Amino acid sequence: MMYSIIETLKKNQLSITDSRKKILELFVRAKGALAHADIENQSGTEFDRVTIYRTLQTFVEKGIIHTIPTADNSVRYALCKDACSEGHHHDNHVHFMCDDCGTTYCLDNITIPNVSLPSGFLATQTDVVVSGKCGKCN
Amino acid sequence: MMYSIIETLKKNQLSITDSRKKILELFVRAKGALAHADIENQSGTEFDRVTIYRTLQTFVEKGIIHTIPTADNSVRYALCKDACSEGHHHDNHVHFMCDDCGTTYCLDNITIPNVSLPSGFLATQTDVVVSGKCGKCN
DNA sequence: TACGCTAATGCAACATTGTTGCAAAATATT
DNA sequence: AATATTTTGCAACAATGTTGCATTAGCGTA
Repeated sequence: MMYSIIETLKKNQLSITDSRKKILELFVRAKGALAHADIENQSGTEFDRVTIYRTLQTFVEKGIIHTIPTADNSVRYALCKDACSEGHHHDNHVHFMCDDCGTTYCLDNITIPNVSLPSGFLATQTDVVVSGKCGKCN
Repeated sequence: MMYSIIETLKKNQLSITDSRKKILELFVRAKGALAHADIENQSGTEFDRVTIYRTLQTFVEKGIIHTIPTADNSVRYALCKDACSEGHHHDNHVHFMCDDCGTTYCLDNITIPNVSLPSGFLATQTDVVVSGKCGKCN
């Protein structure tokens, strides 16, 4: 399956800039999720810290990437599947964080089990974060 | 059911200090989870910021409170049930965060459903965070 | 292709959050 | 009550995130 960076940006009515191209490319290449710091390191001094913040924010708003709640409360981002559209994320998959190598995976094939809530409670979003050892480290 | 603050501290071999008593009391009284900022506000200028950080850290280590991973990646803490012992938390319950009032609940009665992982993956901890509207706001 | 308009970037300054070392104070031990 | 041990508060620092504004780059149009 192909992922066209330019196409993705155009589809979301974003102007094609160096930083957006480069940062989106990092996500396409990365197997796991990226933290802000990862991006800052991998892009060198090419972009300002502020630009990275704003780019990530824009991508999240447009549904290009989504944030991942982690057990250690660090912020991480990962590419959304095509099904995600602006303002409406469909990332109902399980996230896995390896205690050893720190890699965060989106387990796209594993859907979130249904959680029955007390009466009166209404769920709009369910996040499941599993931590442990991944395939490589086990 | 009674919760003795002094007893809890003694049981965990912690010396009884003003800050520990006061902060633990906040947790006992609070129905939901507390963020660092909540504690800082509710305790006024009584304690130093650093003391609060260190106290929370100590409580987590001793298994008196546990952290809650939230969808917005803010750090929150809540009291552990008696079953929690030092270094080993048994907080395998679902956490619920209300989008309206912001209250975070520990749904102690709802256990975490089993998640089947890809082969090679080994889970040590599973966190489930549901967000939506709670009983009061619905 | 050049022009002007709009949007994005970089910079500076600032706010918030969290960490560390060390002297002073409070707690525990005898 | 005296001493040993812990905990606290302060100061300084590091990391993370935000905002305003001038400059620059991308885009549509002629």
